[in-house]
Amino acid sequence: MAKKRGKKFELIIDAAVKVIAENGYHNSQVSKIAKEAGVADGTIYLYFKNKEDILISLFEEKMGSFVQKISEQINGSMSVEEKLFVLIEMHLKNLADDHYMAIVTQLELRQSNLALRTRINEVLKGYLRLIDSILAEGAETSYFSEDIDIRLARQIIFGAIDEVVTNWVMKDHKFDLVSSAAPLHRMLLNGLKKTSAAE
Amino acid sequence: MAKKRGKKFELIIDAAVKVIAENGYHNSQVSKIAKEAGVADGTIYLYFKNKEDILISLFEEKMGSFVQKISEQINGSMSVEEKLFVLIEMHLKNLADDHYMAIVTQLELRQSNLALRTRINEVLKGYLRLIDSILAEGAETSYFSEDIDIRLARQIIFGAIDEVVTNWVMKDHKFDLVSSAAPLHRMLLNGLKKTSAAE
Amino acid sequence: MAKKRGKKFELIIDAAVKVIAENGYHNSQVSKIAKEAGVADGTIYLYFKNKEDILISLFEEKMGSFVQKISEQINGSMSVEEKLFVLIEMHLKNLADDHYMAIVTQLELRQSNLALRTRINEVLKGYLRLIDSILAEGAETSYFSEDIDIRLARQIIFGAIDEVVTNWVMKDHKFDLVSSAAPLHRMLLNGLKKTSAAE
Amino acid sequence: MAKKRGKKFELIIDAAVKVIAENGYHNSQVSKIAKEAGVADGTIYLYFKNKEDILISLFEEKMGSFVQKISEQINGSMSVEEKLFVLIEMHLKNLADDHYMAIVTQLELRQSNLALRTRINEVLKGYLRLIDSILAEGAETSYFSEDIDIRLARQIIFGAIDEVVTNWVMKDHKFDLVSSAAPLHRMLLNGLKKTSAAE
DNA sequence: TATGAATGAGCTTTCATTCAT
DNA sequence: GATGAATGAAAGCTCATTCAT
Repeated sequence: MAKKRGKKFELIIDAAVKVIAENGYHNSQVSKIAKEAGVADGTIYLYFKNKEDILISLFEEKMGSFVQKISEQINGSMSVEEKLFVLIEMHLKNLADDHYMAIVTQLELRQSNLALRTRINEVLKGYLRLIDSILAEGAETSYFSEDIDIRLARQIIFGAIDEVVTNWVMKDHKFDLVSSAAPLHRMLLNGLKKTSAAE
Repeated sequence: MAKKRGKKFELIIDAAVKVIAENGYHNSQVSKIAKEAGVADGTIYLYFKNKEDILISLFEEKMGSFVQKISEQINGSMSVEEKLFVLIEMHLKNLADDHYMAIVTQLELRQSNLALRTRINEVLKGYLRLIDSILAEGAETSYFSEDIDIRLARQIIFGAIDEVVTNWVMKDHKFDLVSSAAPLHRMLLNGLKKTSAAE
Repeated sequence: MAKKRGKKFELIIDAAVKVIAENGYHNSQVSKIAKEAGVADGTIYLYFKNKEDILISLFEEKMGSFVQKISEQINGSMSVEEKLFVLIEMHLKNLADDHYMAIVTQLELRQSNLALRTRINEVLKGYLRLIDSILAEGAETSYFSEDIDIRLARQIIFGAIDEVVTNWVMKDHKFDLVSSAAPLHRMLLNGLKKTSAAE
Repeated sequence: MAKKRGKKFELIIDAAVKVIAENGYHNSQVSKIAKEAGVADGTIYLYFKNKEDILISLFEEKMGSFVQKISEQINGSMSVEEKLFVLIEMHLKNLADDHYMAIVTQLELRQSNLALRTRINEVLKGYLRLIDSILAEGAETSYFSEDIDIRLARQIIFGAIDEVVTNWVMKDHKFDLVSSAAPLHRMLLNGLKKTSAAE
């Protein structure tokens, strides 16, 4: 079962994103997703093991291309500073471009149980490693201090970006998300404190 | 209804924290909470409007004292830098001291629907305003640059701390949470970048 | 228990009529009746065995005075025809004068279970016997044909009046109920058919 | 939903009549009806919107055929007198032939709330209009006096028949119901009073 | 007498999943 | 592969009644 990659596989994934974004996770019945996808309820189970598997697959599918897109944009010849900027900007841009997906990742996906969230974290790891690699390069090249705690720094970066996106979603996408990339980047790199030797 | 502040009110709140932390929100039936609290199922409804109201009340109750505790620790004569440190350390310490509550706030409370999350944010506002006031003081006293975006800075601070706590919870409280206060504080203030005029 | 005839006994009965008429039988909780009566929930059980007993008592109380009132109006010197008219008119008048009670007897009291309805019928018997006595007198005095089936005749009379009242209640007491007494009386006595020797 | 007219639809309706007649409306749980019908609880909800809808559908289903049967029996060439007799006799016969249904219509269906009873009245209208048409014909042909109050006359006829049936049901179907048709017919047409010019 | 906090049994409805066609 | 009718377990909430004060 779960013979992936049919045309219907994509159809169901996209239907799930739309239905969950519009109705909320707990009001997104399998039958509703099936109807939106234009397939029978039973058909869902030819492509997915169970309802939870739709969520996982959805996240894997979308997050996979997300990480790939960012990786492609980060050119080896860029400075660490530039790389971090591209990562932040792409992160914001990707979600700003897909309101449905933003709602799903920032709000609805977090309503799942611990088991599911553990699997989601598994998917996230690829992205977090990308951040780690930038941080490691910065440490090696002494752009960051050598004794930087990479795990903590990554949590700060990810937590900060994530919080900004969640606020944007909670505020109904009212403000322009991508324009936060620059100040976010600056504050993460230089901190909140005014530096004597100005930037 | 919701005749708050009985002895049973506290009893039920505490039982709910324990049951939800151990079983997850969606596997915490009202009857399970009632049993843990040592009251009848129906008694729950003398103190809470419905199941969701237990969650809200639980958060208001615990978060209220949380904000108060931190406020009390932040002495007017402290520097902005010190105030921020106290806030971060207290935030971490409060949750490190109550593993059950940490699980509930970082994981289970986020499984609620939009309506509930909106109310939770309402409760959070008190805490966010506390952060804002520190940031404003820093901007006024030129400890931070005057044109700092307070909203964004607050999101970075809160997002970073929150992410650190969530990681700690997801890792089963394996590492010492409070010891992250200092590096977290340093990085938020000074940023990731090595400063020429070393710290 | 059920130590009748306290001041509170009446208070509770009257509250029950009002609450049931306004909220419907199935939405008339004991606590609601208690509140309307201005007593504690538990007090109800000092005067009534259980909720059903309130209903029975209510009906006995009101129906008792109902039968008595009509009996008093029916003077021994009246003709059978006059007696029947008084009975019909009083029946209609009594209910027309107490909209709450009309709703309760015509609609809400019938929502009770078989056991309760059997007891209600017991109370009704006094009234039905009154009809029977008029019919018997009519048969004896040859005002009615001697072989009249009294049981059937009584059912027709009661059924007809009852249906008229129920229609009036269902139509929100829109038309004047008492003015139906005369045609009702005429049709019951003379039938629907036009008589050759006109009346 | 409410995808009527399946084989199961009939199955559930019939089970409901039996279960409600035997246990009373308020002791007829959906699960009990499902079990009697030999279907799963959930299946009920594929054919009926909710429990109340079973009652409505049950009445519409049975009452629909009831009105139709009587209409078919009433031949255009019959006299008004004959038509009324057929109506009364069929009314009694239909219920005498189905004790379960008689219990449900005379007792249990009346335990419903105002909203439900209003819908039941809607279904009843077809039957009441049939009575009205007979009365109107009688008035036109001067069989009845021209100034007869049709609404009132209809209430008398329906109320009388209904009361007779209810008494029969309350007395556990002890006596023969259909044999009441003739005297009922006679008394409704000629009234209770002995007519000088005998019939 | 009177109170009212506490009890806990009881029931409708939803919805993920299955499986005969 | 595709369907969708059928399943049945599961749980939040109400409310008549009790009883310690």
